[in-house]
Amino acid sequence: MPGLRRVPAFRTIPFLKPGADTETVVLTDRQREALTHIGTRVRLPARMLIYREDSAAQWVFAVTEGAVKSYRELPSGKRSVVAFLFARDLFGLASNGRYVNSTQAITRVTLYRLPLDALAVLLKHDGDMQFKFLAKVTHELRESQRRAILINRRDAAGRLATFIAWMGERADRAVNGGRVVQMPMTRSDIAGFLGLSLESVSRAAAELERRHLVRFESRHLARIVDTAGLARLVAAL
Amino acid sequence: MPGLRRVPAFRTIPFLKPGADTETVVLTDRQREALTHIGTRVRLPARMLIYREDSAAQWVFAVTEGAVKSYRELPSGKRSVVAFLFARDLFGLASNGRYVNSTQAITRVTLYRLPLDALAVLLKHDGDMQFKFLAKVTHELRESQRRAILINRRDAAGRLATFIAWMGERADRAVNGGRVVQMPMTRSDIAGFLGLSLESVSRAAAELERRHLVRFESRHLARIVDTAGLARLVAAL
DNA sequence: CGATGCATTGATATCGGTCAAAGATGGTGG
DNA sequence: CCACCATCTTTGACCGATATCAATGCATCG
Repeated sequence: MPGLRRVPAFRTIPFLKPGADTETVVLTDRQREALTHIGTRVRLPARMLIYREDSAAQWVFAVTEGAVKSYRELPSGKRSVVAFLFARDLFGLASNGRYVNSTQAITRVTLYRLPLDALAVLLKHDGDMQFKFLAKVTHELRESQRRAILINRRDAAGRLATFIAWMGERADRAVNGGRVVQMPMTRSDIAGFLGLSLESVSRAAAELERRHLVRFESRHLARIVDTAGLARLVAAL
Repeated sequence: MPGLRRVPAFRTIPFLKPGADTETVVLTDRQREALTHIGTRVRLPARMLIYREDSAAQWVFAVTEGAVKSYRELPSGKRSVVAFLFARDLFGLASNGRYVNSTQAITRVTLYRLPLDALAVLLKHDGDMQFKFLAKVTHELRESQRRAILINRRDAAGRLATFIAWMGERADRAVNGGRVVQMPMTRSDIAGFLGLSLESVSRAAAELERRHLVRFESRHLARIVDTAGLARLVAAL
């Protein structure tokens, strides 16, 4: 059954915690199979809008490959980025049947799309799987809180350092022990995520390079030069 | 069975949404009864520490009466307030068996204390109640995201205005249609919640008074003078 | 090889943090 | 009942960090 492995496990987001708190939520084969039956694989090109804030929430998505951003448009026209989503992340948070945020593909992505109603039935039926969903959402709540704390009280360089460290943790460790960090999103996206202006992000990046903590080999590829130094900056709340 | 009504319903937190999104999660009588059996009522005086960050998580709490703050101590010695909790709110978020935040009673409080293990058993057994917990946590995740957005990009007065509006929504509407807002926490707590210094909170309060949007009748009691004007300021992201 | 979006760099103004001191408030004990 | 004390709050002065405005530089894709 080659299709089964296409249903991703739901990994919770490690954030500033190397390994210890990875808490991968792994589904049983039966559960994967059940999800395979109700879901569909979808491939989308970069920049594709996946759904818009306030539109009717029909599906929940799981990222198989690529990167997605979840954001809100503010009245001022600015975009506040709520989350970046990568392989194994779930998204499609809704309230009263409407999506809370808009989501857009950053790179070309492969998603697994689950009809909300069928999923609800499945969860009612399978208490164990529901418990895994609960664990997943609970973990994201923790992360959201933690992020809120970290973002607020920091200088720009500290925020960016934290962000890069976070991206480094998420990245495939395969490559160079996590010292090479892919950053598919734009500076503007990062700014929206960190609550800074894009100019500040740019300046912060320059500062991290000047201090020999990180090297930006290209727009979307950073290399962590001084792991300890970066960790120190991140820890210095 | 007089004891039954002492188990609170789990109300999700309305935030900037007057009524529409109240989404009160109501338990059935059977479910209340089940919770009554495993839980204990606890009364605590103001300022009592309920549990400390990183301590072993044994219980989940539901607020019956009073106000609680959930916060984290930062290495710098500052306190970042993650949430204020009032009647019908749940708290006790844990990770790997340890509490994520510290919590402290702001006023004298009455809590309902549920042993985590017994609760887990109950949830596995009662898929419907588990679903209600899932809904609750999901809602809090939304709120946390929304807060993160609002906090980041705002001037001090705008943040405080948003906070007051939020407190006004939570408050018992009984009193004066929500125009009188109880704020049991200190300025310092508010500062920690909004990511400002306590001086800035004080100045922001003065500004809101100067603009005739709010009157502070005492430290812990605000009256919304110009509802429309305040709403405008809140909406002006 | 433009052209368009994205990124960097610079100059300036503003807002909030910090330090400092004085002013309120509420609780306690004499 | 009042005086005192600890804690919380307000107000002021100053400084620094970041947003904003503006211009230039750099790629990526027709």
